[in-house]
Amino acid sequence: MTATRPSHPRRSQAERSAATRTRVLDATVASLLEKGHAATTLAEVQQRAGLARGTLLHHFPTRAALMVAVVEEVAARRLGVLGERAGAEARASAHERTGPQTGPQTDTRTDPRTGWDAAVDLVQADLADPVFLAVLELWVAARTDPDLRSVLGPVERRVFATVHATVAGVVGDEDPRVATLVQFTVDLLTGAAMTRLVDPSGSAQARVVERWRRALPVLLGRADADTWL
Amino acid sequence: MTATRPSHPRRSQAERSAATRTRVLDATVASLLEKGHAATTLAEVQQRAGLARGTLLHHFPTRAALMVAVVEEVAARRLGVLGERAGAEARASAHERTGPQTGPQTDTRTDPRTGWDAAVDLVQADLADPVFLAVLELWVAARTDPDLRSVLGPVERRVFATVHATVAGVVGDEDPRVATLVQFTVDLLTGAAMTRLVDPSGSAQARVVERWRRALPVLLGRADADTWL
DNA sequence: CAACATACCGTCGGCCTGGACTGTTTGTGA
DNA sequence: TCACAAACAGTCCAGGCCGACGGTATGTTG
Repeated sequence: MTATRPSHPRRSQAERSAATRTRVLDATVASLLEKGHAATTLAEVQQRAGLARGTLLHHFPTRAALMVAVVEEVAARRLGVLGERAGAEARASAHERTGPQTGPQTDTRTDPRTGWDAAVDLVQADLADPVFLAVLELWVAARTDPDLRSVLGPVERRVFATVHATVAGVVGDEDPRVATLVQFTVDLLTGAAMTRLVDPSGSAQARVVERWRRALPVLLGRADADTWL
Repeated sequence: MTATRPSHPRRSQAERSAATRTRVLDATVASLLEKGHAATTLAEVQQRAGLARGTLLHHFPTRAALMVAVVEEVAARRLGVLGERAGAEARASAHERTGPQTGPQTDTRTDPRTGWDAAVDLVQADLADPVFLAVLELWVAARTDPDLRSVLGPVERRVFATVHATVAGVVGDEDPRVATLVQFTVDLLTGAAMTRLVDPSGSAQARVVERWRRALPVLLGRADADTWL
């Protein structure tokens, strides 16, 4: 049988289906970013994905189903990227500074580079990613949309838990203060990220993050309260 | 002429106009809270305000104009309440604890009550107010709505500046670390407030705020890093 | 090869939205 | 007292949205 003819790369149904599915989800996230949740209509998504209307509703029978799928997809991506970055960080710290791969802005002259620096980078990288804005759209929409709400609650709780566990793994969790400090860091950077909605330049945001990075050792008792500013 | 007949409390045009205007704005904020920005239609607002359709469009010729007015109105209210609370706090601290008026949850047994406790209360009261959720709707909507964006940017910058100045006034601004710590507090509590979108109970939120309250003295050098948790 | 299942496509109707329009009542100035 | 302005009210229309439906092409199974 001429099943696997290389000249004609006829994909199987499963492959085709998965491909268009991801195309739809990518298009939806992009629309969420550019147009927001309310303006992310089926027509908009269909046009971006380059599909026909019926195709869209074949994969996702309703708009709500599409949004639910986006929530799960985005959460999975975020956690995947997070784990990837954490793994890279773990390998880098295992090699104990073989080379300045990540290269933060300024050479940290006092301390080589604590696990907390990596932790802050980890959280900040997640929140600075444009996809966070898409997540924000979904959060706010979920507040008044029961369908979204019912699925977004559990998903985001899992995300939070995984983020905490991952970050705690980077800094080491023997200290009882770690959990609270991770929470501080996540909340503080989240709040700072909100500033981007009002001030898109993000200059104030960067300054706050940098100062928080220097304040953390004080709360751990590794630095004096007079030195962090 | 029967102009000022007390039995018929006929309000002047200016009074009537102002009254319906605030009714419309109140109804819009309420709808923003319950239904969100996208579902806050003219019909919804009209129905809540108990007015005819034409009346609404007489005061606010377009939906965008209505939202702009809401942005300014809500900002003014927030700042008004903030100043009021700050004034009450200043008077209370001037009387130097004549009575436990505000009465926070637990008796702060170590320290009587620092200015920072009041500052945290001030920020937290603002963010815990339901109207913050309405503001959040407008923030997120403004990200993809140029009309809203152009007016919300300057307004919120003014709000930020006023909040910082007010809070700094409560704690005293001789210490150079005050500005940064106020920023930390605002951002941290803002991020914690975001958690309510996912976990409406807000239990985690309260815990974080309480711990931040105890962490602040450490960053000011007034407490040891081992004592705050 | 035949029959079926599934991916893909285009069109239609019902619904709701925002804004324009005309008409009515009430206050104010000449 | 009269004339004008402004608050208030009801109706209409174009446009966009979602979801249902019937139809076609492609892959899979017996």
